[in-house]
This record gives sequence, C-alpha cells and structure tokens, in this order.
Amino acid sequence: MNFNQKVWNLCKKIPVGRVSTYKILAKSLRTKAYRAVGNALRDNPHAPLVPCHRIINSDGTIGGYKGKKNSKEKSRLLKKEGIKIVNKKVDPRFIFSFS
DNA sequence: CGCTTGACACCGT
DNA sequence: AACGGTGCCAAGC
Repeated sequence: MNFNQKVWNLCKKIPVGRVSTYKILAKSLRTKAYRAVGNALRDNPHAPLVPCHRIINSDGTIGGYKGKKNSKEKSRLLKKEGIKIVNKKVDPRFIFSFS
C-alpha cells in the first residue's frame, strides 16, 4: 500500500455530509506529512471513488481543488452535500475525525 | 543521491 | 485579523 493509497482509502471512509482536514488524515496515518497528503490528492485517479473535495484545511478554509488554489466548485459541492460554509470557512461542526 | 516543489500547518510580527 | 517566514513529508527531476 502506497502512501497515496492510504490517503485515498481514508477519504473514502469520510461519511457523506461531513468533511475532514489534511491534518486529521495525516494523524490517522500516524504521520506528519500534511503536505504529502495534499500532494497525494493533487492527482485524484479515482474521481468519484475518492471524494477529495471533502478534504479542507485545518483552519476550515477550502484550500485547493483540481490543482487550483481556489475553486468555487469545491465549496459549492460541499454546500450541495449539506455542509454549511461561512466566511469561506466550513462550519467546524461538520468536520469529521476518524475516531 | 540531492535539490525543488506542493490541494498544508504553525508561530511570530 | 492579515501576512510572511519556517517546518513538515513524500514525489519528481
């Protein structure tokens, strides 16, 4: 299992209507490679399989998507999933953590 | 084998 | 509160 595979695997485990952060993902992997996590999602080979748009920054900001630092699509998708976004930041109550 | 880059995080100013 | 510099880890060249 590659690092990227682990990352994608965790992404798949995120329930619908919830989001997670790069930090949480890295923590779940028992590593501090926050950036490597994002790097892994940069190329999302399994678009629908891995909902990478549910991964946001630890401070609640959307971060990037599809290789772009800012993609309104991402925030829009999240809102469509039922997640509330305020001030370009995801409401912390929607953040999901792996146990 | 070593340097640079990147969908980040943290701390100081 | 906003900006910038520094640290982190994995991949690519």
